[in-house]
Amino acid sequence: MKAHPYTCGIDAAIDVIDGKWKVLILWALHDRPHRFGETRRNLPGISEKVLAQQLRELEADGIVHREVFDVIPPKVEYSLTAQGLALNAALAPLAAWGNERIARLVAEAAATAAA
Amino acid sequence: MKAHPYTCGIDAAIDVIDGKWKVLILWALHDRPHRFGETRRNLPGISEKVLAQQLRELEADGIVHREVFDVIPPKVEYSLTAQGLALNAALAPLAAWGNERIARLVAEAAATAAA
DNA sequence: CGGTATCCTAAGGGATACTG
DNA sequence: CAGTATCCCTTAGGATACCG
Repeated sequence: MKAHPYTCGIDAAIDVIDGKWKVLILWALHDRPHRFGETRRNLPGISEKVLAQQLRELEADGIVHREVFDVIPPKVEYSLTAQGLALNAALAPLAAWGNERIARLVAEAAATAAA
Repeated sequence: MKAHPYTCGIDAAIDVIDGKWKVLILWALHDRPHRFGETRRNLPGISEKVLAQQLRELEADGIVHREVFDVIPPKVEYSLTAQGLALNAALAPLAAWGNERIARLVAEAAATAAA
């Protein structure tokens, strides 16, 4: 998190979702709590170090809730806070725009291949 | 731009707005065409190199239109394409979320100061 | 005015190994 | 299982200087 004084809302939002995997983590957690290893498996390519790092940052920013169960073997669950859910919802239009873009790119590629 | 196969729409969208200044550039251009130097002045802290770079990328991604006027002294205008305008609109909810977040942070800081 | 061309560094992440 | 601890490397972006 930056030292605060943001120039605008977008700045503040980007600051929170800045990190290669953060929005994917948000999406991975959006429906129910998930355990660490479970989440890791849902994000092919991410390392343990980085997942832990990004989860801590999201937690510090109030986006993710971390719940530790004192059992053996260890169990930790991550879930979205109300703010996290709201953030996820705010990302929906952007996702929709991205999907349209993908469709456009695919269509263009098909047109090029046909030519 | 990545090699395409995106995992989801968010990925594709982030790919486009990835770059420290891109959303700010989008915002700076949203109402009317702007010239290079004008835009630079509207983005305190950005260097000429980086502004040019990010503008080229946005242009390659079909977000920004670049129009060169063959006059002396040189004149170039940058504006948003239809896609760029749509992208900007898609960012609105995220900006709103960010503004709420800023308000929350400010309120918390005030509460802390009062204590 | 509207850019390139260089050079450089800070830091975000990847790979791997180890631990309570 | 759920993490730390290291080490390393790429790369985005800043500073500066020059060009058509």
